Amino acid sequence: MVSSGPGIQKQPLHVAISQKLKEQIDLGQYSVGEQLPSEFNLGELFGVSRTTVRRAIANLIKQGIVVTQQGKGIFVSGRQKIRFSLSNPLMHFDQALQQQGYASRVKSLSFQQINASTEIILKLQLSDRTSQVYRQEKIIYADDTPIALEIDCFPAAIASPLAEALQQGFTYSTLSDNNIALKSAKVSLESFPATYELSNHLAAPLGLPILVFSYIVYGDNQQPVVCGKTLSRSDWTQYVSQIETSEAMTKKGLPIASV
Amino acid sequence: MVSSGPGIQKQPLHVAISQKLKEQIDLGQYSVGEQLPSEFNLGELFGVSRTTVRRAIANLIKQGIVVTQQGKGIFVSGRQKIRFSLSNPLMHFDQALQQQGYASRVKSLSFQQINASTEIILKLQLSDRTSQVYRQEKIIYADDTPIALEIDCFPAAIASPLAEALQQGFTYSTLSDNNIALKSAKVSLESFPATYELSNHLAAPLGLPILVFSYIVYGDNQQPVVCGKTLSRSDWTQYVSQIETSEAMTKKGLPIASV
DNA sequence: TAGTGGTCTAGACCACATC
DNA sequence: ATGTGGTCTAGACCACTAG
Repeated sequence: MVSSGPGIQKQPLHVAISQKLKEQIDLGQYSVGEQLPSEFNLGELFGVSRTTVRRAIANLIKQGIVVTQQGKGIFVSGRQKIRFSLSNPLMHFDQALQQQGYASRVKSLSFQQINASTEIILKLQLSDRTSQVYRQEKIIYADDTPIALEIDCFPAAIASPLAEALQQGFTYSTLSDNNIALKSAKVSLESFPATYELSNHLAAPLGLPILVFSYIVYGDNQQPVVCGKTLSRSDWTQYVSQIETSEAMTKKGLPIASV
Repeated sequence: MVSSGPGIQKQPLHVAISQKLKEQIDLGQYSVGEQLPSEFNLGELFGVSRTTVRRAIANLIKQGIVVTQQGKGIFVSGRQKIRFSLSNPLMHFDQALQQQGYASRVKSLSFQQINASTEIILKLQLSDRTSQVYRQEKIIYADDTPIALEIDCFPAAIASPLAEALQQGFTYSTLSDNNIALKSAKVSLESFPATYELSNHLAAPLGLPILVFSYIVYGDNQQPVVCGKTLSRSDWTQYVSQIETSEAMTKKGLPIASV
């Protein structure tokens, strides 16, 4: 049997079991890659039902501590987060992955010309007459593991001549390599739980926190060249930045724009 | 009874029910603040067990679409995210909240002098002899709703004379107001599912995606004045930034430091 | 075929809110 | 006292993996 222990604040059984298992893993009683007892056996070990064991395991999965494989078992997952920079230079995912020792590649899910929504028209500053844009969805891999889904929209003038390259490579690098300047960007970072569809794309559990990096990137003359977002597994990714404050601004504050 | 529908990819029942409920809410069949049928009644409506209804509701809760209150019911939750800027000026939470129409305040959970861990010594660049630091935990409220937990560590020389003010006000504003310059910062953003303890502090469901804003802030002469992190509810908060790329840097890339 | 995780059910008991 | 959500149980059936 398992209890929440003396002096500890009252907490659900499945939380106590999560912590117990986490401790055992941290102490090395189960090492990286090793298989844990089956859900049924864990239930016997802790004296709880399989349902409760499953809730405990779900907690650990969402923390990235273990992974499950249907038909095989539960395994300890050792992993470090991949860091992406928000400072200069603008987010080159492939560079960041390479620097940190991962093989990187993309798989294009779709690439097609569509009618721009009003939101896209606004973001890309399109005139109404040229409201055709290219929309792309692709998966970003690090060492054969899908870590992010990227969704981009390009003005037709940008994407049309680069259709081939954009489907095979990373967005920013492809644009840079084809002499399209990336001067500035408005970006935002937020998080939401993985939907069912996204959890399939990223081989992630439903509800896993997903980091959303949204951006509008501007080229010469403040002209938007791409807008979109990168949805990445929060257990694999982290964004870092260096901030310099200018004296004048710190006093009065600035309006905060949306992206 | 409920089915996943024709032509739709096979998906669990509770996901289908989540979507069904979300559609009904989006269509206005349940408006903001309105109470949904009870779990038991929803089970009858959809022809599924209460357990399955609960999983469906859990999905909606983590998306911030509904909130539950024990003993009362399930309610539709309309809400917009609060935006915080990563650009200049350095993240003044209180300014951002005020600008966006929220009443802001903090509640100090703890404020005490402790021995710095090696990690803190490194981050605050302390000499071994002066390894005493002040550690503070406080909750940040927007309109009486707890939206973030902030954990800070200060060098003793900084925090000692400001003990009172730091416990009552926002960190950055308190430092600024007391003539401590904030020149630059190394920051990172990541996300993880709410632990049980954190879910209590923030009145959030277990596993809700939490945004983690970590920082080391430097004053004059690159001297660290505070390090810590702000753990905020992802359904309430969003970070935005403006990036300017310098031509020289975009070509070669820069090493990516951790924080 | 046997063992594993994935989904779902029916029902119990509890804590909390309301009348 | 009643109705609500929160937790837990015992057991069923399925899909996947492996020998």
